[in-house]
Amino acid sequence: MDYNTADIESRWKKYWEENGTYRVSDDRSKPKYYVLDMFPYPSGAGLHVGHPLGYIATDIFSRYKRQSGFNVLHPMGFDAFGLPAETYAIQTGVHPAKSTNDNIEKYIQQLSNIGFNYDWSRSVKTCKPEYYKWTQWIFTQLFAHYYNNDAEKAQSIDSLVAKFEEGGSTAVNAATSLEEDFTANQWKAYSAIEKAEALMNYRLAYQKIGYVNWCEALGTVLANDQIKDGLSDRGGHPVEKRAMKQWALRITAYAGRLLSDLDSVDWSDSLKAMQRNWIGRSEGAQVFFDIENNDKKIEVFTTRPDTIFGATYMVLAPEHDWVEELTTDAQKDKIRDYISYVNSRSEIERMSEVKEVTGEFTGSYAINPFTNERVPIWIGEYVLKDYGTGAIMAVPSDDERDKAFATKFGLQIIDVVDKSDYPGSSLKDKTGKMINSGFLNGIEVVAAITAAIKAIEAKGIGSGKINYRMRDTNFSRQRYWGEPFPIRYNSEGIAEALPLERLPLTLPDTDDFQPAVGGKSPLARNEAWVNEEVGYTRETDTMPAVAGSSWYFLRYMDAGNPEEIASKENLKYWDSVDLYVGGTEHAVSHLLYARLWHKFLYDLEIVPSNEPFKKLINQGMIQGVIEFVYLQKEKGEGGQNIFVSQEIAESNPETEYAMIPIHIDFVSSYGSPDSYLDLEGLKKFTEWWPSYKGAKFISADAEYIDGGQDVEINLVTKSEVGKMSKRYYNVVNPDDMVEKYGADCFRMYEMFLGPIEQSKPWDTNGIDGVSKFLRKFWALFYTDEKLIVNDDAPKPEALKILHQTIKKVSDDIEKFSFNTSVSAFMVCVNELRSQKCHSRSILTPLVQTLAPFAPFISEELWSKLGNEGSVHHSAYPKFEEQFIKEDSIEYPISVNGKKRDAIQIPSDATKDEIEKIALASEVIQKWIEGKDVRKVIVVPGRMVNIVV
RNA sequence: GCCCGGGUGGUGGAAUUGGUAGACACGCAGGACUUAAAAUCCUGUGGCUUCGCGGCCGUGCGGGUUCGAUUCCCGCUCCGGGUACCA
Repeated sequence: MDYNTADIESRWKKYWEENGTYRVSDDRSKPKYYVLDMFPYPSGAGLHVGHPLGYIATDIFSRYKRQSGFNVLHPMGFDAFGLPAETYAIQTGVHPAKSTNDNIEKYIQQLSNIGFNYDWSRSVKTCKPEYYKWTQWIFTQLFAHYYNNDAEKAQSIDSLVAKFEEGGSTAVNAATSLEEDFTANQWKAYSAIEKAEALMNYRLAYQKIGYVNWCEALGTVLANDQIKDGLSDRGGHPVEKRAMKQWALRITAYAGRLLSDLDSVDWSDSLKAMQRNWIGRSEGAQVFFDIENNDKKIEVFTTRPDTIFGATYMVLAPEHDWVEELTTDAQKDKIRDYISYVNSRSEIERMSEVKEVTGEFTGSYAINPFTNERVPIWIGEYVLKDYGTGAIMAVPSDDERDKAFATKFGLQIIDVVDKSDYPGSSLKDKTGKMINSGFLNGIEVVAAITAAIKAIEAKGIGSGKINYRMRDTNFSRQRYWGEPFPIRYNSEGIAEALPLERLPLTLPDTDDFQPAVGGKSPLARNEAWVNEEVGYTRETDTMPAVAGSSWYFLRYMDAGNPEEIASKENLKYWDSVDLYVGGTEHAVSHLLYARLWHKFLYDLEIVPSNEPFKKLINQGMIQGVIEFVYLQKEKGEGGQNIFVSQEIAESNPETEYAMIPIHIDFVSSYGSPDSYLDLEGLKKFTEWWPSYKGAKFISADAEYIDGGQDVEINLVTKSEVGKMSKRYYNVVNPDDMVEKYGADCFRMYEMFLGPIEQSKPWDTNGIDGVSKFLRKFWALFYTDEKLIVNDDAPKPEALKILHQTIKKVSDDIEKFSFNTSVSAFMVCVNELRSQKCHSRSILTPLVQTLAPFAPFISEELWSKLGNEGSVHHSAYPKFEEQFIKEDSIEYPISVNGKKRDAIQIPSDATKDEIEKIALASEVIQKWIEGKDVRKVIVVPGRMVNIVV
């Protein structure tokens, strides 16, 4: 029988489907294991070979766990709401629901070709009303809760109202955006609208008017993490600041827990670092500065309260609320000019020209509480409205930016830290002794910080404070293709959440997807939908894509449940994700939101665990190779296109060239520095791109005119590593790989490429090695159509290599090191071939061991060995001890660190015995003859070193 | 600037975390089979040196600890990722 991959794959795919082989039961008698992939956004382009990398790894892992006796949940779903489908709808008129569904079908097809063991009956699509019903419900719960800082958890708004009635806003220590406190009596006197507004400052999902990142081209607002270098992450459109009323999530309430609980999860250091960085905790103090001739006090945050004696001026952000009030008549014009200058600058300009110092004096003064000196109040771009309090005390002697500012505007500088004891330390280092600082003089910086905070608290002008960089995130999008907010406004304009029985609030069907100008969602134009409920109007914004992906992993636990997110029993049994695999591009937004939602649901006692993902592995990206040819910009006679070899283009810097990406299939040894187009390649190229017919190609030693006489020519192309994308003609489709080499080969090759975590360009060149391996493996069972497996007793050498392989592979799987396990299989098969071993008792466990990696060939051979059904027994229990122990081990023997020989020592020998055998052996005697043995170092199982 | 990674043959990458560096694979070279090619199989393949046995050098660079360092420590350097007027 031949090794025919297409035949084997189609039969076994059918078998799995008919027998529900990968159906997952909620069988609570078995230990559970939850393996999760980050679900994809189903784009129209389909999968390329980079996408399945992580999926293959999790598939191997979950098959391994299942074979080892675990009840494994390994689901797949689709992140189906999002901008691309809507953009596509605007361009083509195809409803996003339709294009999304078509894409999903295509994805499922492609995924099942690779032989994944997903239980599709548990699949989720975030755009389905049955799913987003619960996304909306969680939102209503966020709306109905606030964060109690004392209890360190979310509590109901009703309980908050009770506290207000008792003691006003000061009776509660909560995460809030409330600016002015109120008493119980004031609360009671509030109108319904005033109460609603006050409560809005506490809700975990709340509305606020704030500066948002508006992208006119996309017709929506963007979160900070959707903006790169002042341009939208998607599409690269300009983004401007705009004041709008938007929904937001009070993620800052959870900042402390999101930070400290990172210690309890098994994620990579770099990923944790990215989250820590994003949360951005800094310790310091808040201090209030009196303003001359004004009752207000300017609040600042500083990490260096010790330097307060050197605070010689203050700076407010240009957008600070008090700028107008603090500006004196004499300065009015200048301040107005400055603010209009700031507003005229785009985000990109503000970010790229950070070195330029700008600012303006308001004319007002504050009082330094320690020196009692008048300090001028300035405004300046370098102070950000969104960080800290939007105002700083400037200490030009100890902060580089303050120093640059003070130097430019001639402001006073007082040295407060003597760093002479710490040569080479920078201003940022918290080192040195305090000087010119009254009671702090002579104290080291670190101690001075504590002392200063104490003094500040004693004076009643501030307190120690922890500040976070992270902001509350904007949660509104003015788009069609997202979850509608389950919110309605009553006749007074007060927002109310829809109760569960009114959910899901479904998207109206429409063919109008045009983004609105002026910040209104397309839904707002649908008046029938907006006013459907008598006496109410509906919220017309929709949620961002991150909403649906913040809790999808819970839905897999009980995907069809119409009554709850998932049943209590299932939530308890499946608990949380044991292993999560996905790319770093979600390091911040998705993973932070998912943790936030999970912690919130934990507070509500809906989920039993505090963190959603116990272990997380970031798979690297598989990149593409981009091949360029150089097209001379100046055309030849009669408009002839002229292409030149790379070395010609590079040695003629005065000539201008365009770099044309070219289909990688035409290029010989693509991806290497000396990739080239030969004559055949050039012909294919002009055929495929007819507008270059008749072009002239010039290499270092030859010229060829398309359509003319054949000449031997190698036109060197330029290779780069970059994205796999249609526009670079370098997309490698997994379907093609599966068709050509088989799914097993494709799977094993992707694993063989290198560590999962590493990014690397796709290179098909090595795939033959894996293909050969699989054929060799097959050849252990079949020669010339004949099954050659025998029932001979296994030889000890065969047992040894088998059990070494089982041990190596299972250790490697646990370590998520699949490239080395593939190698181990290769070693094993090579060894069994040279031993001519066809023993059933060796091959049976070997098939079981290979099954997670190459399920199709394993299923086929498993049944050919006479077994029923799918591979199900475990080959993974550790047999190796009983076989390997009986053997002797070859010990290398070194003298003074130099390897001299090797001898056989029984593997169960003790350290002393090893030493005796080594010293007594003849081969070693000749090296140590006549010398004193000073020391013998024995590493059991490894080596012996003799020092003479 | 700051925070994470990383630097090993022609290439992708191993090395049980201090114990024979280069497993496995690609590529390359030689050979077998073949009329020939493909496929397959065998042999070799870090560098220098030697007819050969062997010897010397070798994990980005410079030092250190150790009987022994790709691994640990100190100082550089280059590459990749993240992030930034963050007070």
